[in-house]
Amino acid sequence: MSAVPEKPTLDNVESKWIESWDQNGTYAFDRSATRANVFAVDTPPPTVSGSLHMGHVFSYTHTDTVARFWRMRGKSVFYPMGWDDNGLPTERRVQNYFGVSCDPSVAYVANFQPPFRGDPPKDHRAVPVSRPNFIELCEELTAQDEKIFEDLFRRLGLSVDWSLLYTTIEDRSRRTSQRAFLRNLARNEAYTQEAPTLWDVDFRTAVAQAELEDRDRPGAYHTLAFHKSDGSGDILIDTTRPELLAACVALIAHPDDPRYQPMFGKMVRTPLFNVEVPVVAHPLAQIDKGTGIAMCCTFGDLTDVIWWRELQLPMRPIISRDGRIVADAPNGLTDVAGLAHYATLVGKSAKQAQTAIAEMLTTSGEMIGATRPITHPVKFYEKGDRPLEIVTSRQWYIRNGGRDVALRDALLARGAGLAWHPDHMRHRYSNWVEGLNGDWLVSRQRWFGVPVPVWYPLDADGETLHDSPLVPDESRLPIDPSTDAPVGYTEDQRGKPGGFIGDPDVMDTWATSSLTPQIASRWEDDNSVFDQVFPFDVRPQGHDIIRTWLFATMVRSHFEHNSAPWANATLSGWILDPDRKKMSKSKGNVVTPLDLFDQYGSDAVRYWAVSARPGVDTAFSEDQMKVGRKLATKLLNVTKFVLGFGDADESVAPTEPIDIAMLHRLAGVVDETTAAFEAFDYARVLERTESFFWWFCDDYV
RNA sequence: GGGCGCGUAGCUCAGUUGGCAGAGCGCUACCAUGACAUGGUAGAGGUCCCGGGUUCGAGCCCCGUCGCGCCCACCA
Repeated sequence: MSAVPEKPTLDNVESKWIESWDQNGTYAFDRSATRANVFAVDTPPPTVSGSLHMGHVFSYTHTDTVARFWRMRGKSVFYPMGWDDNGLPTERRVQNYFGVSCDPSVAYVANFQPPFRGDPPKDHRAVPVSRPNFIELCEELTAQDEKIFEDLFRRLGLSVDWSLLYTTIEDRSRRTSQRAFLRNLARNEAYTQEAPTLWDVDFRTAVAQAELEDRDRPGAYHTLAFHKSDGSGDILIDTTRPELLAACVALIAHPDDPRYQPMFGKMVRTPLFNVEVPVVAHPLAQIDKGTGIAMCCTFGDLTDVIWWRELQLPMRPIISRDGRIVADAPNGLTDVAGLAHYATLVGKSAKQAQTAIAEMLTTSGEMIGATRPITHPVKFYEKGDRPLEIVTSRQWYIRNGGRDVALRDALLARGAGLAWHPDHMRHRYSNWVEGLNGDWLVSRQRWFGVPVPVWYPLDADGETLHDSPLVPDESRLPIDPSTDAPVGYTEDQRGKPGGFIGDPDVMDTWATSSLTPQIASRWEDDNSVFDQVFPFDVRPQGHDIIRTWLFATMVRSHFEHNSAPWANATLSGWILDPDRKKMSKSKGNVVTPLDLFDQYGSDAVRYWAVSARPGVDTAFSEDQMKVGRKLATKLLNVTKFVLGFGDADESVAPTEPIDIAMLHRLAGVVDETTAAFEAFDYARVLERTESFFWWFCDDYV
């Protein structure tokens, strides 16, 4: 029994096994297995924009225990890893790390050296670099980060087949992403449209409904006097955004509101700008809010968009894509004094413009009384710092049921057909799908992402023909329309009348990560793998991204394969700090996983992770890790003691009642834990096994 | 406003067709040489949030209240 250590110790056990697993291909996926004998995991690719934290350690351990279980059951386990390195988080990290910013108008510099590698001083002004240089820096930094990620996950002991590793920016992922998009386009599941969309003025990109969050912000009601055109007096409206006054296109009240019914169809003049706008009725106006009549601007909020569309109001945008008041006064503003007022606002941010216009309104006597401070929810991009504006722009959309009841019902049925663990998470999905108010906006005005793979012809006048995009053959993918030319054109026709231009946008990160099953399984690149694993057995992920990642993956699979992408979804909980608050970097209470591995050992950290029931938010507890370490030591010691009796004669059936009783009890534990693992309840498995182990040590041994 | 989860020992939590209230940590006392002191033995500690109902019997099922948390909607 050379396996019995002389002095039981946990020292070096991790490095020894990491090396052994790697050399022996212990976790290599068996390419000869049939689908029936495969267990496939759609592993979440962590975002490469910083570091892995305890939340990753926690949830990835859960999945690993399930993967190991199925491997023990004889399945060939398809357990890939991926790095989600395309997209905004990486861009932001690259800007902060190297002290640069992307400027597509700058020329490429070979062998460019960034001003800093880590921690630029606070007063450093970002150096503008070309898009290709910026992407090189993205690739350099993500490669560094990914090495650190891989080391950490290996140290944690994940039984991943590292030969299946993918990144979401690599050629194969871009090819998969573009292929899926082109097929959506060919089937009319993707379309382009010029429309008002929510817009982040700092990132200067459109954002999707799924990426919004509300934040409570201080605001103030300003009461403004509009003047009836027939000279019979004023109408007072309350607004929190007086800076949009020049963008006002109508006043709107509820059709049943007797106070304003006499005014419907009549005209009023705006304060300061003296622009004539109609008073109209619409049921979305709330009788009990403010003065009961609202000003509709293009655009202050999503209700304005609805009013503008349904009441066919004119467009008078005054907010530019960088969030400042545009230079050109809107249509209809012709009054000399009004133009003078407008000129003082040009170039100001929304906030500055609000202050300025409030002063002007006070001076003109058209603001009634003092402002009344309120706190109200304002829409933000979840990664953004300033409120979203609404600007009109051309964007790409993928249908998701937000504007189509039949499709929505089909996607609801897909969700209902999934096995959710824990089961109540299914409500998050149906709740979200039922509340969709538009299609999925997938284009982003950014750089480090998968390009929208189309070009547009230019007519004889150089106008872009958006409705007849030129698409590449799938065999050419991946392409970059900003450097590749469409078939039938040459590069020197780019931007010329009668020539072509490339679509300038990239796709949202989710538009690529929604294809992780297809990427990991080499869909269309090697369909023998795809056929072996699809639909996958399980998608493990956080419950906070049901509306994004899970739903988007469902949409793509529904369209492409007429199938759900997996049979099960497991949703992990959050790690809470001991004060029951969600752990966050800003609170400075994040513990690094490596420190804990060093202090307690990977197994002890895994023990803590597995003690939490599926889907339950769990307190971070070093005490549990101490317990785990003691348990591991005890396991070694009892093993040494038992094996010290020498080899058992396996041909002899046990006859002692105490042995038979122990084996009987063990068989019961095996049955129960098998059932628990089949239901993804690793925590029950641990509890039952540990409980048996203590009984085994205390009473049997 | 709509949806979901949670509330059990000081702490973190189990409690699986309703059947003697549990574990770990912490606390108290004792135990020192042959698997294990990273351990062992013993012990204290409970209004199972509250109110009502069903039942022979409720931590568990039903109705309601309160508290905590999350998701969505609400932006004049």
